[in-house]
Amino acid sequence: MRKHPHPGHKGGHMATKQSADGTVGKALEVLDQVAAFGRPVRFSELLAGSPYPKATLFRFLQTLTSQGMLNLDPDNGSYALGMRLVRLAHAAWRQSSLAPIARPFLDGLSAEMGETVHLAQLDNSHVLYVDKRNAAVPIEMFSQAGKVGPAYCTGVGKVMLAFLSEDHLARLLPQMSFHRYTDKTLVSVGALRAELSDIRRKGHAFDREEHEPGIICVAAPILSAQGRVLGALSLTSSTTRTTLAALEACAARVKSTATRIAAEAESWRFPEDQKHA
Amino acid sequence: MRKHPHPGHKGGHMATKQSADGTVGKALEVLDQVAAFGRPVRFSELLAGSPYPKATLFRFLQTLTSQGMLNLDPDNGSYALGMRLVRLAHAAWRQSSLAPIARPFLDGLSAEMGETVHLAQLDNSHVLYVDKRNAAVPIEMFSQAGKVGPAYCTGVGKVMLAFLSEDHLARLLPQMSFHRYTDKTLVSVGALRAELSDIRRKGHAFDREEHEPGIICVAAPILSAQGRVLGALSLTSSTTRTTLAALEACAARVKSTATRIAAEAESWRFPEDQKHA
DNA sequence: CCGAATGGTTCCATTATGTGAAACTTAGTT
DNA sequence: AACTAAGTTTCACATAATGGAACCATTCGG
Repeated sequence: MRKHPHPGHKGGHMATKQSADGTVGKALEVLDQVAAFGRPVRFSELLAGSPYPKATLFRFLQTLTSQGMLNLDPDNGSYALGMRLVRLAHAAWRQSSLAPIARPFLDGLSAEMGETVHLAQLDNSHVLYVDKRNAAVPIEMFSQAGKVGPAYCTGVGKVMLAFLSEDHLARLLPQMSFHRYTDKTLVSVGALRAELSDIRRKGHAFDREEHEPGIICVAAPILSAQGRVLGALSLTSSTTRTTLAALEACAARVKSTATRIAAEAESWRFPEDQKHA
Repeated sequence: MRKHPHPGHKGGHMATKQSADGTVGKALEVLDQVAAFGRPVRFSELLAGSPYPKATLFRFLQTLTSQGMLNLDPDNGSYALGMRLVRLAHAAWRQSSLAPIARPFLDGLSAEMGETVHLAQLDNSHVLYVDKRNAAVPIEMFSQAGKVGPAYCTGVGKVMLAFLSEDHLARLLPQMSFHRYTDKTLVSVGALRAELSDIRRKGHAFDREEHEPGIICVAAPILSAQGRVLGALSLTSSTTRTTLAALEACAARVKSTATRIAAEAESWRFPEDQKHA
């Protein structure tokens, strides 16, 4: 009868996301939880790491499953991310990412340079790779696109940060947790800021083995006409194959490709008198 | 104020999706709406085609945006599907689809046969292609994976339907709207059922130009140890290159590949202690 | 330059919806 | 059969979603 009105979520735990918005937010959080396991997961496993009580979590799972966002394997009652997500992501990729537009440019750049090319966009304070051309291997599918990485220690990440508004950047920085991937990784806001203003001046960024030893790249931003960051492009190689100086020589080429992608994107964003019915 | 009692279960009126479950369901429906446009879309456009009043739709969009499921372009206030979907789909693809497991098998089959190979899974009453190997042209990306198609007139679709439980099939059939894509398309439940039982007996299905003229295929089901349908595999070609009889000769090969994928999947479904990535 | 229309955002009283402790129903073990 | 762990359902209750209407902000038309 007496109720201890003490939901007390909100406080959450440590790494737990702050789920500001209501029921929908909570449900989506559950999706992330399932994703985090990286494999089909049972009710009780989720329950263990969930801030919600049994019944509530159960209802979320039920709803999400019925919606096709999750898939319940009836044999061994385990939940996995549903195919509806793949369908939606397909649409997302086509309509909202630069990838479809940029594709021919990536092909060209990769072929010309004989190196790996990445196309990335900013997803909160992380970098999300939306496409990739690998010099050697033809192509991979979802396995590659959709991958996320840190923004502060990758070429594409830093170059996008550099061209963000101070406002936006200030909002993102505190969300980052700096991890020293290599001894070259910049692990302080101060060092990062210094690097960013340098990047802004030059118009391109390097990754000097800051994320993975031996891996270096040059990256250029893809900016809208209004100067907003749409994404970034990078040419990646390894220290065994080339040097930073050699990569710098390619910077102009990367930048011009980025600019052309931006122009192409711009025209697509205002199909002007699209005049539907 | 009168209410409409009887959500029943599914009104099943027109083509409108049945949004049975509560707030979360409605919000997800909005995602579909945005996806349906195939391009960034403005508030008012969505409002026009939405059953919800202004304020409600607005709140949904706000929530979804804040959650990263949608992306609001601040320049021209238009909404597009967000990158979080791509991230989630990446995880979905890896953890829940057969694609990562099946990949080497597809490579092998495609190379050996020199034909196009599709891997599909069932998504409600539609077929969802989760991977593809094209013999000639290298490959396309999301453009292919994530695509949906009709179940009743494709090889993969029919073969999956054939091996569903009567129960499950009975639930799916009424959801289908039969469209005569070609003059070979089966457009009645009766004809389809007859075909399905034939398929079940033979263990493989043909697409006899039922979806696209000139396109034919053999498909085999990928079944779990318990006999549940996990997906399907097809070898596709055109009437200009081969015949149904010739394809039938490949059926055994397709079936054995499907079986091996199933076996591999089976072992993956109980990964024991899978350390994080 | 003003007044109306369009497009988007906020308020807030009302109630439908989501919540979660606890009871219950399997399935699995000893 | 008796116990336990995992999963499902119930139900009184309060939170959180709802939507009509008012409110801004631009653009348009005269």
